[in-house]
Amino acid sequence: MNTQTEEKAATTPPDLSTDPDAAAEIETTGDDVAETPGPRKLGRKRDHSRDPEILDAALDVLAEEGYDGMTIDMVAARAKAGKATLYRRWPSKGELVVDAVACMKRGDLDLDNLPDTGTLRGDLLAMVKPRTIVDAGRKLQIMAGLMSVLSRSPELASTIDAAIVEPRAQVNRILLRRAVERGEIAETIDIEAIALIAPSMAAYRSLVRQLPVDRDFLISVIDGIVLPAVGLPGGKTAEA
Amino acid sequence: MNTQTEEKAATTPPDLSTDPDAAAEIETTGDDVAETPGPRKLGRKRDHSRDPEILDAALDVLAEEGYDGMTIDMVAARAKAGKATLYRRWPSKGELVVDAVACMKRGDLDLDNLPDTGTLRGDLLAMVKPRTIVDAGRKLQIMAGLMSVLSRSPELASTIDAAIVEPRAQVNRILLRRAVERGEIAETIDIEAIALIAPSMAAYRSLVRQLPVDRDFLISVIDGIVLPAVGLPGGKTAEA
DNA sequence: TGTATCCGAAACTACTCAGTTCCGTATATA
DNA sequence: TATATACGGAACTGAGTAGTTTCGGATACA
Repeated sequence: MNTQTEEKAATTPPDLSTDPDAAAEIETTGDDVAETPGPRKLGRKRDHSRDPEILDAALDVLAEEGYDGMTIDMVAARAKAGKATLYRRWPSKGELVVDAVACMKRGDLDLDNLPDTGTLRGDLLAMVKPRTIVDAGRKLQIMAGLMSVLSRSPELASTIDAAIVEPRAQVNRILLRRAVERGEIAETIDIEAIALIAPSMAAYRSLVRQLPVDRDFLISVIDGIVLPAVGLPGGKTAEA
Repeated sequence: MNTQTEEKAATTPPDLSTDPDAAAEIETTGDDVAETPGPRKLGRKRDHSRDPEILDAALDVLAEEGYDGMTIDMVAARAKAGKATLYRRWPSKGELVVDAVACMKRGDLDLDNLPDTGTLRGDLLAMVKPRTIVDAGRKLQIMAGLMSVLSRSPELASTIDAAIVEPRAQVNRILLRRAVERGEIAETIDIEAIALIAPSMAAYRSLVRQLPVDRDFLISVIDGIVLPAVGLPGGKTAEA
């Protein structure tokens, strides 16, 4: 999906699930951007192992400067690469950003290895780890920088949804579904809505109010809102 | 943000609390931007009644294009004013935007005239009016366009907080406090956190997920999350 | 009615940045 | 070792925009 040609990217959003390394083996072609299926293969090959470094540099700049504030020169400088090298691999700034966001998906949150403590509260609290919090913070910063572009780029919007929004909601959905299955909470609750409480409140706190999303905040959301909303007592029961 | 009168903005954040109309009475001076206390008063006076039109045009462009996408020419064209006129009144794009956001505060949500139906649910539902929803939608659009600038401009950040974030939270705080006073909900609940549920979820839905914040959504948040979180049943009680 | 000032429109300046081209060097294939 | 190509670096092009200046015309005060 990296080095995506305009039309392909627009018409086949699922392609963004592939990672850059995959294309490396297939497209050993020439110097131009993912074109010319002709079988030439002489000379030095492009070092695709550097793609992740460049994409990560792009994410850093994106988080610090926002989409409009980010320049290709900044990304090149941070990646210690030449500007021309970036344009050999991605046809435009927009496609570089889409690729960078898409490749951010993997890295945290493996859905197959979620905590299973036996209680919903235990599971939710187990997700409040320093590493998870830091990762989420960076994602929120990146999202803030892309916010004003979202409405102008449906492709980027869906990429962000798949890379940032959906994974986190998915975790909560799974934990809630388990709680329903073990009879801990009523099966009439709106899992979809409940799963979005914590992501929503964290995003609002970070993006809009510019306040830190720390462990205490997340725990107070779990105990003060999420658990009461599904009919369970929080850490401190609040009965009159 | 670029162009943000580096020194002034950095050193005197409180100044942003003033609005242009206030300056109108005081500064009937000359042709330059709020300078020269000298007592000249000959010739045509500046028509400050047009300031709100210009600021409103700025907000429209801001909502549609975002801060970086907004140009002074766009604002001037929409306000049917000359570019020079804008620069006669505001020294820079940044200050124009700060002023526009600050002047958005008044217009909806008069805290002295809130619904009082006797129940928390009744009060909250009474706030879900088409007019309120539309106003909030525009504010969210504007916020999205300013998001990437927030971290670079503390002045703008606090202006947005005062104009958009705080008023809405304040309404919810008042309604919740009333419910506590009449004994409808426990006084141990975290009013501050509960008051932010609906704004947070609306912002997330609109800004991040690009979905409409309509009446049905707001009601489902009230009945499915806010009321259960304070220990009250929603419209449909969800007991196992 | 004269005049100082404002107005909208448009031309102009200075600058930034996306994207391109060129260069000398490094490196993988034949 | 010869060749074709990628590389980092830097100069270049072209478009767009913040902010300024200039202009003829409108307007409020004296």
